[in-house]
Amino acid sequence: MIRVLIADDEELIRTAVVALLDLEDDITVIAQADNGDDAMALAAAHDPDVVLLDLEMPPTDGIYTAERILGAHPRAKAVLVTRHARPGVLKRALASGIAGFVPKSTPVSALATVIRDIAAGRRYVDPDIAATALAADRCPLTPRELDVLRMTRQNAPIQHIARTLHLAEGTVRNYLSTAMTKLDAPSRHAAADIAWENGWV
Amino acid sequence: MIRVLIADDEELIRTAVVALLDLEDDITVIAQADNGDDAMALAAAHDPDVVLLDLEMPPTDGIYTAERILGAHPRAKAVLVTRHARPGVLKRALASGIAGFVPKSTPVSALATVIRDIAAGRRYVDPDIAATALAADRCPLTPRELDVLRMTRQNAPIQHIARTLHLAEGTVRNYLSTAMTKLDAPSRHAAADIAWENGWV
DNA sequence: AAGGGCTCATGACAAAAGTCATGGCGTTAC
DNA sequence: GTAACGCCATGACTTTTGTCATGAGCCCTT
Repeated sequence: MIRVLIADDEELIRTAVVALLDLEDDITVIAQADNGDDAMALAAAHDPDVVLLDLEMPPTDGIYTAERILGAHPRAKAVLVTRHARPGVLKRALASGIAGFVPKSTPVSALATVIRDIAAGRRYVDPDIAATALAADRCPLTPRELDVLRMTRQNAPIQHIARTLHLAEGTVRNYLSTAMTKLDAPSRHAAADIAWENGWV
Repeated sequence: MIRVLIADDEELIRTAVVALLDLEDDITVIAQADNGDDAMALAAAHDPDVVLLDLEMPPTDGIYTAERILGAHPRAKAVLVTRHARPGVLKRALASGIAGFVPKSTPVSALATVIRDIAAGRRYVDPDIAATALAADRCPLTPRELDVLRMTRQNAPIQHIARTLHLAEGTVRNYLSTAMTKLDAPSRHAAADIAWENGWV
């Protein structure tokens, strides 16, 4: 029997998936959570074979949660479920030792199959996501450029970014400018959006 | 028997909900779609009692789809399912004759109950969403201010906004400025975000 | 009919964002 | 060992954004 832990902040999807997975003879959902912190605690308490995590989950995201759980329970396998498949995120996820990566556009029936594969020690990455990730150019931005884009996404004015990163305002403007050029974006906000789409920030 | 049509672009959630609703004795899912256009066509073909629509659905949103379906099938009832409950959206939805409004944080079991209520001619609005909507101040922005904020959300530069709306650039800046003041936002992007959060754009 | 209040619209001015040329510093390549 | 390269950092300059004062037109109230 494959013992599964599910964490997803949307009740509707989580309860539905739990109910359907429980119908499978060889899969049992032993615990569920609606946030990453509870998921970690429940993993410690129940020692699941497979943890199914939503990538977009407040307050800590799915990759971070997975890293923590896998660190404490090396025997467990992690599967990430995501709405938007951002290429860069897949790389970060696989680097963290995550065994499976599926989009929410997967039917539940396929999900059960994936869970069985993962439990058997195999890995599974949705073909579409894999293709996108491979086709995607790797990040052309420097660490500093990523820093300023990350803050730009929260609508921070340049003055604030400069103070936080201990830089001159001109320097911040310069990083934004080079990032905008590299990404062919007409404004820093557009550049930040592009970087996010690609999973670079 | 309550005949239900479901439209949601996320396979995972849609197939799961379909499977679970079908387990109910008095509910049957007669058709499903992953976009608004197909949903309209299927509604015409199957004449459902209740249509369950995701609010966030490309290319046309759930409210628009619901309006079209209700226009063609006045006997049908519509239920909107949403991830983020933006107050203003609820008002628009109810004005369009939508009978139910539930967040994705609803368990599937509750969803079946809501569908029965709706089919019986009652209305249902999630209490949390209703409370937020009632507490929310009504939109302080003028139509023109909404126009420029809407375009700002797509990262359009002021020049482009001005040309599209046939206004002088100074006028556009002025609308943005008043909107920023009203919403107490430090930049037009922040203002646009606030307006979106509230469902005003 | 007059006045108050609102939205729409504009241009002049101030502030922020974006561009450019430049130089230091550490790695790698020859 | 030094030349070439990429990243970090800056200040001076240009362009875009945001603010302010102002006025025309409309609808409602008085």
